[in-house]
Amino acid sequence: MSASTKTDISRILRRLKECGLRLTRNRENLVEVLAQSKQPLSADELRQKAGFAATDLVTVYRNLEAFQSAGILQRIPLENGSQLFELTDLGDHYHHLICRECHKTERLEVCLGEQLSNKAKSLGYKQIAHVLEVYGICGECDAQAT
Amino acid sequence: MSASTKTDISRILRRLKECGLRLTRNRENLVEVLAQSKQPLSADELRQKAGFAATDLVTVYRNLEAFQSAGILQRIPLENGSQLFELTDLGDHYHHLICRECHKTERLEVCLGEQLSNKAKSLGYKQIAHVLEVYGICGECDAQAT
DNA sequence: ATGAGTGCAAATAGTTTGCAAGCTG
DNA sequence: CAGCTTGCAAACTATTTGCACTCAT
Repeated sequence: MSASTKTDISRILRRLKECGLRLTRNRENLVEVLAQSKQPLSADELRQKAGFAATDLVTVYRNLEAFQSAGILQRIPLENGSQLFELTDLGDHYHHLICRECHKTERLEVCLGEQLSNKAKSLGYKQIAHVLEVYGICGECDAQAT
Repeated sequence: MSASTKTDISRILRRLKECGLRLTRNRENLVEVLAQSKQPLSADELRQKAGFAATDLVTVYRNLEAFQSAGILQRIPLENGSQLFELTDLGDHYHHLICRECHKTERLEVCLGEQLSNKAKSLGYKQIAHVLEVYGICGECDAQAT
C-alpha cells in the first residue's frame, strides 16, 4: 500500500505539473493527505491533516479547485450542502454510500453516467455532470445514538 | 390543469392537517405556489411568488421543513449546495436534469431506489435516502452565453 | 524577474436559531 | 386559551473574493 501510494503521489504531482500548476509545499502536502486517506475528507479535515503547511483554509479551497480542474479530484456533496473531496483516477468518478453522522463512505458499483449523459445530450444540454449518492446512518452511529 | 390543481391543493392541505399542522394563510399560499409552478423553486423564488403573505424567508424555510416531514415535498440539491423544492405525491420522489444557469428542470425516468436501499440495508445502514441529479447547461442558456 | 500561489481580512449566500408577539383550533 | 406559527434580528457554516506579499520556475 505505502509503496503504491508513493508512486501514485508522484504520478499525480506530475499530472499537476503537466496542467501548468506549480509544485508547492502546500500542494504536495494536500495530495499526500488525500492519497493516504482511506476516506473522502472535508476541506477543513484536509487542512488539519495537512499540518503546518496548509494553514489557511482559503488555500485548501483554491487548490482543491485547481485539482478538480486537473481532473484528479472529485467532490462529493452531502445532504447539508457541504462537500467531501476524494482523489480519482484521471477523469474517472465514483458514487458512494455515506453515513450522515460520521461521513464514513463506501463506494457503490453503480454508475449511470453514459445513459444519463445521452439523455441529457439528446435534450440539448451541454457540460453535463451527474451526482448519485446514498445517505444513511451507519451501524456504529446508529448504535451510539442509543 | 387548473381544475386538477385545485383538487390537488385541497388534498395536500388535508394531508397537512392530518399531520397535525395548522392551516395558515402562509401555508396555503406556499402550497398553491408550489402546486401551480411547473418547475421546482428555490426558497427565495417561492417567497417572492407567494406574495404579501409569506414575507419572511424564515417562515418559508420552516414550512418547507414541515412539508417535507409531512411527505409532500422533495428537496433537489444543486451543485452549489443550495436547493430547489418541489411537491411530490406522498412519499414518492423524482430525479431531474437541471440547467445550472436557469434552473429549468426535466424529470428523469430512472430511479435506482430499491437497488440502492437494499445495498445500504445489507451494509447495516438505517434511514436511507438517495440523490440522483444530472446537471448541465440547457440549449437556451448555452446560446445566450454566446 | 515574472506571474502563479499564499495568507489575512472581509464579504457572501443560503440557511438556522432565539425570542416575543400573533393567530389557529 | 394553549401552544403552534410567525416575524425580526442575529448567528452560523461553508465557501469565495480582494489585495499585498512570497515563492516556484
